[in-house]
Amino acid sequence: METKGGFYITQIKQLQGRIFERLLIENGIEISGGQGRILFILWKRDCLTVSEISRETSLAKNTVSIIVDGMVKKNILTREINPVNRRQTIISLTEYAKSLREKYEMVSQQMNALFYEGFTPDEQQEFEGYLARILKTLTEIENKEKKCKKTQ
Amino acid sequence: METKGGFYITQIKQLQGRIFERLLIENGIEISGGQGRILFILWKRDCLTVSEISRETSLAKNTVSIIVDGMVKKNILTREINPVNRRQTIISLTEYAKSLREKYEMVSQQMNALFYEGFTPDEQQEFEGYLARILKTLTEIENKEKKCKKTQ
DNA sequence: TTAAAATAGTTCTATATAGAACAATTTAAA
DNA sequence: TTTAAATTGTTCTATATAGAACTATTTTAA
Repeated sequence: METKGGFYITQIKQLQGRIFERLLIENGIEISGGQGRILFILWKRDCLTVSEISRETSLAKNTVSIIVDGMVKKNILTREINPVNRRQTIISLTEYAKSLREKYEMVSQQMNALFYEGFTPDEQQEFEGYLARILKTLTEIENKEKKCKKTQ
Repeated sequence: METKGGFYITQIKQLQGRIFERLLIENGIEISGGQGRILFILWKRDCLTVSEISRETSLAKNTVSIIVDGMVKKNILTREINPVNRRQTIISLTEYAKSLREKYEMVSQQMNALFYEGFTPDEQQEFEGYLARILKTLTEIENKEKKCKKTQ
């Protein structure tokens, strides 16, 4: 069977990212895609380590580190060493970041409406169920690979 | 309703990309994700313009231009001006690129198997149907935006 | 209790990605 | 036919992204 799920996913990610960023700018929010993903996680639960953010966003650890850099410079996040475990860096939201949340979520909803145009709620739910399954599979594969690497 | 299709898509794209690249390297194929997407299109139909590749991959035109640059340097593609319409650049596969196809597609199949682990053929088909619908919607949105911009 | 292993982050390097501005060419309109 | 508009690519700049190698800590084991 000729399938192209991966190709579709990449294309959708591309388009979606560009459209969402324009929508954000139109609404006066200067937050890029990568930054938005980190905020999305931190708005749910503040004060996470770099590794936790990496896990939740599926971004590589060093990528998170770099994006956080930029966000600290823009006064969106703060960085501090965890005194209890000094290997860890705790990333927290600034007041400014907290103030962005409501507006950002409104734009997210707009984006969502575009994304799921023509979908019934049931279809949406089913589709997201599939996505969640794939995400789980791929996450497990990557974790397994990491373990193998260590054993070598 | 709280949905997060876009977030899932981005995460899956990330993971999938990393896993696929490792798989390619393990199989001795030195082709990156972005390069693979352009090859995927050109293997189906050779000798396309930059704009056509941009349309088929959903990559921005300038992104295609840059990635093609790298691939020309690596003797994967050739670039030549279309004598009939000298604004256009025709991108073609080299013999080397053609020789990579079979192996690349084998790895793609492996990746596919991982991606769809636990999916029945019907589920796969349904899922890809959803993806195709979303891709269509987003493509239309972006094209509309481009038109609006011109009118301004 | 000290040496080895594991964990957490960062830096370095390279590619991917896109917006804005631009140059070259072709097409449409006056 | 000559000028304005549209099309096609590229360059410039900035951010996103990840692998590899590294430093600093903490944990484990001998």
